Amino acid sequence: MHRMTLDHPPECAVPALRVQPVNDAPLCETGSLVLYWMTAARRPFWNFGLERAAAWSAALQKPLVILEALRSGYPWASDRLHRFIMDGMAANARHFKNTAAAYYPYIEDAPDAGKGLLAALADEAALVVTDDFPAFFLPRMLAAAARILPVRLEKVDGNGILPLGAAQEPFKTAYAFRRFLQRSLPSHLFERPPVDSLAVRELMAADLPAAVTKRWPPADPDLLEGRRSLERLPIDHRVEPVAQTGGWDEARIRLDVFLEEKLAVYAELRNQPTADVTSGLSPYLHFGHISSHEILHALMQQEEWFFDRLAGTSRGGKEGWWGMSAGAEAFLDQLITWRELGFNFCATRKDYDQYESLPPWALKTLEDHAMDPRPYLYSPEQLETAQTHDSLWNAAQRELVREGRLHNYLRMLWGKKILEWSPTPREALRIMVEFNNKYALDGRDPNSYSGIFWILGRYDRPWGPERPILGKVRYMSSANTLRKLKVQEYLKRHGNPQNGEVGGGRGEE
DNA sequence: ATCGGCTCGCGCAA
DNA sequence: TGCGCGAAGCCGAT
Repeated sequence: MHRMTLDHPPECAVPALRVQPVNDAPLCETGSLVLYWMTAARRPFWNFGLERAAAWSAALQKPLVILEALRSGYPWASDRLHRFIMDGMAANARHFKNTAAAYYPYIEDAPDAGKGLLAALADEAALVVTDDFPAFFLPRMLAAAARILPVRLEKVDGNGILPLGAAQEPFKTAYAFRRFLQRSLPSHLFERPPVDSLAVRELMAADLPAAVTKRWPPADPDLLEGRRSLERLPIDHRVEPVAQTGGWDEARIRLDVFLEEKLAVYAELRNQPTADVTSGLSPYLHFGHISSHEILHALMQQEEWFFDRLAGTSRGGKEGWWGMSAGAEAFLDQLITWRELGFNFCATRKDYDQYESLPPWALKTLEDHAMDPRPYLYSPEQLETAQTHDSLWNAAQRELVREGRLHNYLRMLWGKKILEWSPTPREALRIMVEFNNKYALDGRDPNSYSGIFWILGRYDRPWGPERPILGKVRYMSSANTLRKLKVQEYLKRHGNPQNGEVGGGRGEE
């Protein structure tokens, strides 16, 4: 018989540093299944959480059930976000159908209708494995689950290449984090999840518990596949779906296209807003439709990279550490340094979304300029509907509202202007968070907060000369951006025909 | 076109 | 104790 006092299942590829028990409840010997509650890593491949659950399933000889639920009551729930997540669920359903595991997609179709589902499944389970994600409502949801579940609940960190547990403190600059990575990352570089955790083991065939599915019916495939409209769901229907499709399969296509067609010119052209050489993977990373491990692995293969290419000495520099092409190094600085810097902050600071989390110099200088007159003041409605005097800013806002994304470089300018045009820095922060989380597919992510708080000084340094409103916080101007970037095509694409804002290179200041 | 100054905090060499 | 340096800046001088 199997020993139920095990802390870790045998034959499991998940490093101990990535696993944490969330409650004190024991394994339940009489449980009839192992439950993987998929919340952040919504994918069948390269998934540490799934690996852990599958290892338990094999060790305990109990079938594996995968619950992927989508609530309707979370902040900013909309057709846009639901559609993208459900695309991913449809792709997962198609994949898991051919495996021993039982996939349980659930869409909450009325407020709080899903309440009790997790607990009901956990009642049948020997233990529950779930994903660790350090931002948005997920930490709170997990803490609530920990209080009510009668069996062992484990969270598994499959977020990045560096385990969240590897650093206990936040970093003040990307430079400092890069130095840390260059010391610490080599030992984690090859601690990868299996590509397919279900295919590498013999698992018992699983069925969904009928009593549970009777009360909480699995999602209608027509709804997941987009053949049925979302109009009856209690979510915001005014934020419409975008043209792109979510899911691990779509993510993989984008990765292939990026590596094949864009990487070579990425370093040179990524700041040009219409060059279209970025990966576009950020929403897929956000919802866990693709793993950084898969991306890094593909990049290593493409670059024919070996471990001994790593530079032994590097002092936090952006280039030259990996020993890859310029495009690959620039991309890895985004994927690993910047992305994981944000995860580190959220994981180590509970107040990651609070104004007070800004560095002291930024708080002070913004306070010093709190009473400065604001030459331009716009209401949230004027900003949301892109009704400002600045046509470049309006174009960026329209791209966000219509397409659910905001170009990397322009999003900095976008935020700096919101700071200038708002009555207080706190109000500017509120507006940025609201618009970003409401409209951006990749919003509500640790990196959303990195990007937004960077506007206000996080990870940055003071810059002279001291200016009105921003004080010593780095200033950016639309006029200079117009000079530096080729924005003609961008303005044409996102201009407002009714204002004659088409093809014009105007943008005041 | 390029350069320095603006300004703070930190790691590291001395 | 001093020095170098930092997500993409800005501006004026040369």
